[in-house]
Amino acid sequence: MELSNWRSQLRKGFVEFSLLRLLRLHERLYGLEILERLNLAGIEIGEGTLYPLLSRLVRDKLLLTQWEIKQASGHPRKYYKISAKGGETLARMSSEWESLVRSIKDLEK
Amino acid sequence: MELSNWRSQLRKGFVEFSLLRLLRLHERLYGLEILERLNLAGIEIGEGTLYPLLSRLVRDKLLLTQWEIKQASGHPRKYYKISAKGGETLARMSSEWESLVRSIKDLEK
DNA sequence: GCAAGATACCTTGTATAACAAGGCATCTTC
DNA sequence: GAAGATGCCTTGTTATACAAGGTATCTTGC
Repeated sequence: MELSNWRSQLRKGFVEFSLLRLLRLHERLYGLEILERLNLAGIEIGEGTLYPLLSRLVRDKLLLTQWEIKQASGHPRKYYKISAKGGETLARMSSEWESLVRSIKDLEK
Repeated sequence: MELSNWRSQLRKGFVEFSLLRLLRLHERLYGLEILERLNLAGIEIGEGTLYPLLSRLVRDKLLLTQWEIKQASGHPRKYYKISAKGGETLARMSSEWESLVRSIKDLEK
């Protein structure tokens, strides 16, 4: 379906926004945990989308990371946390987002 | 500002969606008229964004066109109109859009 | 102790839309 | 007939979503 391409385009930027919002709501989360929570909210992305995004956000200092090598059980995990700068960016994104949602309604005028 | 890049990404797909919605609300519109109406709704795009988008939508048969060579006054205009296929696509896009808006709220659960 | 599977993170390559900048054609005004 | 307004279009760049595939660590069963 052609719509799948449009869908993928629509999600550019949106996925980043969602991720920041999610991390604002939690003290810290690790990769696959983030994936699961986004999927639960209906934002179905894969690891190939998530990890490059996380890396970029860390590079841009919107997120902070922390390795947890010695798990009680299981593979080591890399935890992510939103930074102060990330919080500010998120606030600006939120207002842009609200603006888009409003625009869709304003078309009808 | 770094946000401007994010903003441009966020708008991918969104601009297309807005344009189809706008054309569903009007019998027919020409290029610069579309531009003006989108801008009024707060969707600020330029011609370099609009015309390639219009061409693509025509190519994909979501829009129909009609040249109006002999204006009462002024430059000839190319009018755009949403097709039946465009209407169906828009309906599916609308439900995807609602889903995204809902997802943002569902993150808080 | 070691093979199989689960968990977790990461990289590479591709496709595509938004955008800036610039160009061209037609019509009006003076 | 020059200047400006109106209108449409093209080219080149950049950045992100995504699929597919890869690597490392830990647990379980035998």
